[in-house]
Amino acid sequence: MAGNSRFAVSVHILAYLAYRKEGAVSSSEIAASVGTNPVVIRRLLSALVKARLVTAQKGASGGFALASTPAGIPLLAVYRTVEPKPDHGLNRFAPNHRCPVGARIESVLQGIFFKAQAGMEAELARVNVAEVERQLHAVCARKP
Amino acid sequence: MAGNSRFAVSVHILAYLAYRKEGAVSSSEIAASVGTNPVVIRRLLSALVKARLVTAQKGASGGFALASTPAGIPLLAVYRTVEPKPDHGLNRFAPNHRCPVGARIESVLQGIFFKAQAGMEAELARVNVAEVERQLHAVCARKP
DNA sequence: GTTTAATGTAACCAAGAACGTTACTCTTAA
DNA sequence: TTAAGAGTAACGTTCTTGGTTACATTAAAC
Repeated sequence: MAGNSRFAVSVHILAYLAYRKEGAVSSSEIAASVGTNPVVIRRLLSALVKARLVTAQKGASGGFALASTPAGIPLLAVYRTVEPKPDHGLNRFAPNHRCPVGARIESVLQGIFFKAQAGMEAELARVNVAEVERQLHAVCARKP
Repeated sequence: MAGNSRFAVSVHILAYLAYRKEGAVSSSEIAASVGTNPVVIRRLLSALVKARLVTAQKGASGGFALASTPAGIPLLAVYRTVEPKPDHGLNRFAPNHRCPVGARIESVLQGIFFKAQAGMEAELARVNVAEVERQLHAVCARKP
């Protein structure tokens, strides 16, 4: 994952839209739940709309809504939409190609990072927004 | 993973120590292979020594060496040693607890992140430094 | 013993990323 | 026609990262 909160906030947004089922929800209302600025919410929603996970309605009484049922939105799609491509630090890594190790380590690391990333994404593929909603209720039951 | 290159550089270091089998290797020699400053190398090695993955020899003709066979060093141990605890952005995330979603989303996200992290770490547990060394030679064969 | 080469670490700096914020334009329901 | 809201650019602050200098400590070699 990464050092930002984009994915966490995006899942919160989608869970909130699922919770508020009916109608268009404004970025201000979502921002109040997330505890941040409406512009931050709109920035993320801009990406989620482009990825067709959410629909937007401009103008007065406009707002956002899920583009499909909660069960139709896997968290992996959310992750890939809002998270920048993970490079695992390989961008700031420029080994000496005149050294036998330095010349070849990058492609080895790429293979390792690819598998690690795939292992993580496989778990995100197993969860969708409906499951998040279900877990929210389960937490609720544990904190009566 | 994260936005830094600590894990990538650490694997490079260990691969280099495995490649240079005999004797103590100085941080300057490693830095020349990695393409960075010796202090950066020593900072990472300081953590790897504390984790008992590497041994250090102070004084003239001192340096570093693997603490065990390359096969005895899984990359997961390296990852856990040099990488700060991944929080997946949950530190900068302070939802409104007066909202039913905001009050419960954090614990749901923690569960999701834990599984995603475990999926990634499971892949890192399958690789050790000996395997990295083997793959370095395989890359060599492909680039004769 | 003295010298020399090395680790160990603190301190500082520059570059970049992340996020909040302000300030707009554009759109549309009422 | 107005008011509410999306869309987006621009900017500042804070934090992280990695490079760099500097210096104390250690130990082999002579």
